Amino acid sequence: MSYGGYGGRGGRRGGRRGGRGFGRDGSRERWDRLAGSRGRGGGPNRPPPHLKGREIGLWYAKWGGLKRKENERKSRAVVQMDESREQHITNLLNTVQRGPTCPAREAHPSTSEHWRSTPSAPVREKKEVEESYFPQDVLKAEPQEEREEKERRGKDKDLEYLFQEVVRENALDQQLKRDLERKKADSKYLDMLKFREKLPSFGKKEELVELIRSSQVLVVSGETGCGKTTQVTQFILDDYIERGMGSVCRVVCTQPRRISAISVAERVAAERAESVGDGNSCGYQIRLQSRLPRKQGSVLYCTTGIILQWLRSSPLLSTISHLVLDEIHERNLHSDVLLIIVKDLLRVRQDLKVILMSATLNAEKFSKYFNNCPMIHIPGMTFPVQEFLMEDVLEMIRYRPQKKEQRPRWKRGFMQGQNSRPEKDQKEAEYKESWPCYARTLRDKYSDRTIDVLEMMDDDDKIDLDLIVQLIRHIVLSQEEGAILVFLPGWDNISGLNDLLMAQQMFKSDRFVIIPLHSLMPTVTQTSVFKRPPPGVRKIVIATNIAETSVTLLKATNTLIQLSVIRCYHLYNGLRASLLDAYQLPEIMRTPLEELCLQIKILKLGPIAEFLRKALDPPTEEAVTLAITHLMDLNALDRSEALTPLGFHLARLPVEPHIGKLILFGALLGCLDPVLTIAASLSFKDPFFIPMGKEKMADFRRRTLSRESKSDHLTIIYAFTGWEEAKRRGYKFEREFCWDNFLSANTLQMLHNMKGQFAEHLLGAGFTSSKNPKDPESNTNSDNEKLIKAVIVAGLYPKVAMIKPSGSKKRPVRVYTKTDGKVCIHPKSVNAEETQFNYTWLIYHLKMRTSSIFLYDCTEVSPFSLLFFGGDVTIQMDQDQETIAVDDWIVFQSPARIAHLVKNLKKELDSLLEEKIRSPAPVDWSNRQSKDCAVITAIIDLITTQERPDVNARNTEPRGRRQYHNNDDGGDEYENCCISSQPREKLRP
DNA sequence: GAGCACTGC
Repeated sequence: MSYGGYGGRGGRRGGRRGGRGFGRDGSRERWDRLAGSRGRGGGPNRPPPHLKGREIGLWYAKWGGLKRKENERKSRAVVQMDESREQHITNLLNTVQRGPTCPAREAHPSTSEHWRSTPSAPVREKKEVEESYFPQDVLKAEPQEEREEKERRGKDKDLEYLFQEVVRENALDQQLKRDLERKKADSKYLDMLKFREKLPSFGKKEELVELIRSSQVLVVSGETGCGKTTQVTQFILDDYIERGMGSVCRVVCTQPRRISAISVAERVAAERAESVGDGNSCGYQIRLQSRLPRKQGSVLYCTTGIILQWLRSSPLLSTISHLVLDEIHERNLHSDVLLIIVKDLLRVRQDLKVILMSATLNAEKFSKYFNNCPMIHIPGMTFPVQEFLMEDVLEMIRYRPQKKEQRPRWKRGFMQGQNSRPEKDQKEAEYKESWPCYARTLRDKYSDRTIDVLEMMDDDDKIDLDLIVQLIRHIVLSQEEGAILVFLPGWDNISGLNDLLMAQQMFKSDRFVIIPLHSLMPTVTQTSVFKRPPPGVRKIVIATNIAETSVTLLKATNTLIQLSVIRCYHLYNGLRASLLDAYQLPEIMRTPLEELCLQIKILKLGPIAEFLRKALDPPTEEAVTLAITHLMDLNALDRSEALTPLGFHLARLPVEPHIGKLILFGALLGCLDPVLTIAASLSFKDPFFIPMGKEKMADFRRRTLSRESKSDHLTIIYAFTGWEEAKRRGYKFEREFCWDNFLSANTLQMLHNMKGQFAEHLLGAGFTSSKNPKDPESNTNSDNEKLIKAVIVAGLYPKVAMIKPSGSKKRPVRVYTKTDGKVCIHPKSVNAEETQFNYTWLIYHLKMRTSSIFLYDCTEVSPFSLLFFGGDVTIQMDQDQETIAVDDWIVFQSPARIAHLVKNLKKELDSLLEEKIRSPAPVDWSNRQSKDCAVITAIIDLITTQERPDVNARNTEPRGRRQYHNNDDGGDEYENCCISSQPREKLRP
């Protein structure tokens, strides 16, 4: 086979002679050819004479479109296969299609149709999808389902606290009471009590307990530091114990972050003079990590996600007496979802007490949501903060911005229109309207000069780093001591300010430590940020909001030290401040909803749209419809919105659906370990640093690491395996490898842990037979990079972009997607500067709009991988050209004979994969006679051996690729491919 | 040729 892809190896595309890449010559050649054919056909190549002005422009635009189309048609890649393959696949299809192995096919002639419309797999699951939200008989007896689940997962550590028989025991009640009494004489407990008594919440103890007793739902508001998180749970527990009913008290308190669940639990345990967990009165549980308290008469702190997980096994949370939802003002996705569920749950579980804890500002909103339930406010301990606005800063330092080259006004307006969204424009209009009035109010307090500068600076949306330097100088010269923390929105601002400061003699001296802080910079892991500098040395931290949480921690640890007043300088004016949203838009309104929709289905919470409409701030109908459609396209939901077998598994994996699909296909196609590396990286972050001032070097190292794979995803695999290898050799080598390649060992370790979690899920679901990602059984094909790329297509499709030649020498390629038109490959990608691709299609995961639309990660993929692992395949004629297309958009030239062969083989693959997902089992690679193995092997063969556009293009033999087995790549291509899918033990050593 | 940051099962 051969491809006429640009930059490929020769090929069948007519008219192509010599030269590689998208050279200018090549494009002129095509242009001439087109012009020629037009001439012969008598078609117009000049606009008709009667057209005028604008019409001529339109005519050219239309003509340009036709020309481009024709160009595209002619340069389509060719899908072919050599005779021996063709014969082999024909035979194979004849065998398998006649064989009795797949009864499903008789009933459903079209496999892809079948794949979509079959009822959901585990029958148990489907049965209940349409059932009512909460079964009617729940109060009478524990549902059968729940009991079964309990038995099945009895040993599951995640559900240990949840599934607990709760019966009131007199003896236990008395014992708990005695224990508490005894504690009140314990000196450690008393010391802690002294501290607790100073907390504002402590003064409200009686009132709180009374309100909780008398109402089903209560909103507790108060700022950080008032002690509500640590005290309220204890008040509830101690009240029960003192009233002699401790055995029925089980308080669960949710936290938005893992770290806070642990630290709060530790704090509470310490206040009770106990250790955390160990069957004591207070414990915690987060994903895959817990220290559980005793079963009765206890408090458990957990992440919100844990409760959502529990709801799958116990929809009523029947063993929980008090549910405390903390920090709900943050409006996290999980807490908003839990609010909807809890609101419905309260109707069924009238014995359940719910306490909602929020910051003061929007407490009322939550009360309203819960039918105006009672509220209680706890006054806070606040730090004295002196705030300054931009006008104060300008007045203070008498700043005058340097004259800058002004972009013409029309150009600015034009650019704004390109990049901003309507709601933003509206805000801006609102601001402009209020400005004159605001400016007038300033006249009394500020000089004319300040007001002028204020207006002038506001016109420019760029951040004025000079102003910040001036302000820092001012602070340094006028204030005795104290660290300075500067928050800036982006990498380039941080880098820029750092450069500006370092350019000044004053800041170069050892009286200053300047620490730039950004998640992409290696400084993040350094402790210098938290260390107190030596006396006389001033610390200046320039950070993104990465430091916000850390600041909270710093504040918390410094409460005992006599702090001088914290000063805060806002570099925006008072009008802007008043228009800023007090709280950010709730996550549920700004985030893709696919994953949430799957959760709703697996929790059986009814029709998706109906459920989400009940939210405190519901997402838009469009967002919901979009997510549902997307899930249907992914075959995760069927047309009636029920979970398909695939959807069922995707819902259980702790990643978004595309990544979940990637993971499943990695397992099914025997390349688990590398695919899990990609999955972990895409769902967390890639492990690459970009140190300041070494951007070019970092790019270079990444490209070296990519080994010409034209793939960011494979680059991550190479980085990861390189790290593993180095780590095996010892700490020194690990450090060296990370340093040389600008890698974060912390991130790599996290990816490693995540891979373990994914592997456990796969084992639990039955797709693999080991929880070790490197299990040889699941990695028979892990050395096959082409197959890995195909698996990436299977996971990420339809996120596909097309590569086209641009005709320009500076940027020889352009990239387009179906919905956005022209997009850019992000400069961090190894493909950013690539000019010679083997194929004309890219698969990507993250696409974001910043200054343009960027593809942040991408992999070059071959036609066969798109045909077998992309969308629906159609065969059609395009004028005189026989084509095969994926979802009508990705079109290749292919003789009808071959196209039908491919389409039929894909059908077989679909039915096979569907079967595998319906009843998960590790693929038996040792039985080559089986239909499964034969079909998959044939496809792997096509992907591996029939798509090699340029053997010489890859002259670097990847290192570390032999970690699974040591097969020698000798012999003829076809044999070679069969070897790659053989079981391990049959391979030559 | 550019990059706000997180959180969770």
